[in-house]
Amino acid sequence: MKQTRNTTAKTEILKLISQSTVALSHSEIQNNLDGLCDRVTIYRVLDRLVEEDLVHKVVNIDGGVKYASCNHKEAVHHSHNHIHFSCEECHTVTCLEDVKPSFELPKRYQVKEVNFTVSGICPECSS
Amino acid sequence: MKQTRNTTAKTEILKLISQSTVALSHSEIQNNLDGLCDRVTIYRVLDRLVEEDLVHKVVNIDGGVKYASCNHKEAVHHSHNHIHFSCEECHTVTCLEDVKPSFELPKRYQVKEVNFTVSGICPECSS
DNA sequence: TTGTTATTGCAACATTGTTGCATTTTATTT
DNA sequence: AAATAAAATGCAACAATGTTGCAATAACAA
Repeated sequence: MKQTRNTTAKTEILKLISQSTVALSHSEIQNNLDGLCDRVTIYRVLDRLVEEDLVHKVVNIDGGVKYASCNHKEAVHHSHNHIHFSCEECHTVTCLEDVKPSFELPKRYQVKEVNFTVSGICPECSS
Repeated sequence: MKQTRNTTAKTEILKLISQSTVALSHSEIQNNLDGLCDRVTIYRVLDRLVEEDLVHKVVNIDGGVKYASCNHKEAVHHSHNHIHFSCEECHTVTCLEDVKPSFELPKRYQVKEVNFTVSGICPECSS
């Protein structure tokens, strides 16, 4: 496997994502970093973080891509089989790690990844 | 409510999507139409078809947006609460209308839409 | 400290989606 | 059948998002 190195860009981006309660988009990350590194670098760092399983990629119903930290609850290789909630009001995407959907596919389908996004109004916005 | 009219563009696009066994992207539709209408028109027709509930929008794990026909099994207003399978080999997206996922959100969340995409290897490609 | 190579920055490009506006087309009304 | 209102289209221009090649830089193992 290819070596990977720790750089300020990677560290800062991972910190940002980890400290956020909601999933962040590329542009949100870029704004937060305030010129620390190039736009392209952010794309590449995000790819690496996903590759290394430190972060997961969430695709919104409108097609927007966001990134959220992985809370490794499972021991070795955690599954990303959980729900993301996307608020139509404030446009935040939240990981609901504890809600596990159940479903049953015809067995000829080999499942490798799961992406379950529910959209509507989040608790913050519905009050 | 705003009136809606039948045009060749709309008819052809809906026919394309209906006759396809897999979900189609904007560019795939554009290629198939072979210059029948403008790129922008396709976007607008697709929006209308989704609006009118004749077609549904599927967002892939890689962020790509595709469109699939709605098979109105339910009487009045069918739910789009079903699974889409995205094959990593042939990049086709298939609607598995019959597979209904079950899940339970904290009740403060108001659900309006659901998008459940599973990716892996489809039966065609795994043989 | 040095050498290898992963990582970055920059520039250029590709893809996807949106908006404004003048023109055309649909379908209703006269 | 002609007139009409507004829905739909085409075009041009723009915005956002993502990708690639390549030379320069930085991380880290020896």
